[in-house]
Formats: sequence, structure tokens, C-alpha cells
Amino acid sequence: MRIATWNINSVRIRFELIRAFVEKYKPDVLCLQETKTQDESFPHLEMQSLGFNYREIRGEKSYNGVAILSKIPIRLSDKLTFFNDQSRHISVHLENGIELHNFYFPSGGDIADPSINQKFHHKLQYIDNVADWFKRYRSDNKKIILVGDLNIAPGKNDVWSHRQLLDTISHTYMEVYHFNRLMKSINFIDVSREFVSYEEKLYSWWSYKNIGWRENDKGRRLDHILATQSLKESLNKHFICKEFRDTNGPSDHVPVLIELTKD
DNA sequence: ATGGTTGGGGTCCAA
Repeated sequence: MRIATWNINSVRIRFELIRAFVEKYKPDVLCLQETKTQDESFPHLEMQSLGFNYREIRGEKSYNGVAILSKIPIRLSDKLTFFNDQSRHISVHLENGIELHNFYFPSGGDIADPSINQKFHHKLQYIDNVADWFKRYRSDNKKIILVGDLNIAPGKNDVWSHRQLLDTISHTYMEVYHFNRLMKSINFIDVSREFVSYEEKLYSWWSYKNIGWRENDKGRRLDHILATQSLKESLNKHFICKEFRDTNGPSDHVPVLIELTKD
């Protein structure tokens, strides 16, 4: 089974890109963030045409928005709200017993000081609340996968320059502290790092503002797949689909995909 | 050098 996550930055404008991705990588389940579409405007028929017969969505006007599209049956679990009422989370049960959470964490604004930047304060609080929720309501012996744009690049090789980005939101020690709390909440595995050594640079996002992003390669790893320990033996393949940053009209994020063996 | 680009909705905000 293949599960993918992608911050699509408008699901409507990038449907043809989604089609190309689905045809190439054949995900069974596709989790999207930043759909930027109210539920009544979600492109259901188009998604159905790609074989996604099962869809759970949570949108809002203009901003945020998450969706889980699936070729295999899914059952809605939760649409949780951590701290504010924005559409940043949706979760489902898969028929093989896995619970799948799709998140779009707050970006956090520009100034890396929670005492003067309310958005950053909210971001830290949001991560903390998510960690608390998993610690309180979920157990590390369950099969749980958490994916999404977490807007945090936790490791020194998850950014193009650890030293130069220490005061840049997404890579501050404060965010890494809260990210690690989330990781420990139910003993999550950082799946991408199971496949790619911590010593290697690994990115999933390159800013639109960085012209020549490929030559400069000033990327960050903001998109994550976390899994509980009971899924460790099922992890079979992993792709960060960098070629989708090179298309016409790309998202600034690329898809991250894992394949699980049947158990 | 402190910019740069993009999408949605509406003449600016968020990323």
C-alpha cells in the first residue's frame, strides 16, 4: 500500500499535476494540505476520475484546508481543532487497521520570537497541543501514521544551512523542542530518515522566491511521515518526488510517499 | 542584498 502527502497549494489550480503524480506513483491514499477550497468547491468528480472513490475533506475559504483521497475504503475518524478553528487536521481509519492523520501545521509568520509574534506563539502552542493529544488519547502499540506539512525542519541536514537558519522559523530550537515532544508522545518513527541517513541533506520544499532553486538547492524538509513502532517492519519504500518541483506551475512542496508491505 | 514568487479573492493577506 502506498500513502503520499503533498502540500498542493490550491487543489483546484493544480489538478493536472495531481493527475501526473497519481499516474506515475500510483498512491492508494493521497493526503493533501493547503487545498484552499471550500468544501462545496472541492473537485470531487476530478478526483473520482483518478480512482479516488473515497474522500474525506475539510476546507475553508482561501486558506489552509486538508483532504484525504483514497482508492481503498476509509472511514472518517476525526476533524480535530487544536487551538484555533482553522482546517488543519483530518484523520481516517484504513480497512487494514491503520489510523491515518493528515496535518497542516501553522507556518508561524516571520519573527522567531513568540513574545512579539503571535503567529509563532500559536504555532508552538499548536504543536504542543497535538503532542498532548497523542499522549493522552492514543497508544504507541497502535498502528498510527501521521503525515503532512508540519512546517518544521528539525534536523541540521533538513535545511540547506543549519547555522544560517537557526533564527529562521521552521528551524528554531523552540520548534525542534516541540517537534521532539510530538515524536516522543507515542514514540513515532521519522520514516524518511529510516530510508535516508541523517548525514544526508534531504528537502521537500523550495521557496518560490528562490529563482534558480535547483542550482542553489536552498531547500528544507517540512513535509513528514511519522509512524508508530508497530509499523516499522512494514516500511518498504520511500520517495521524495523532487521532479514535481520542476513542472510547469509547481507547488513549492513536493510529494513524499511511502510503501507499506502487506502484513 | 533583507529582496524574491505564488494563490485566492477582491484592490491585500498568508505563505
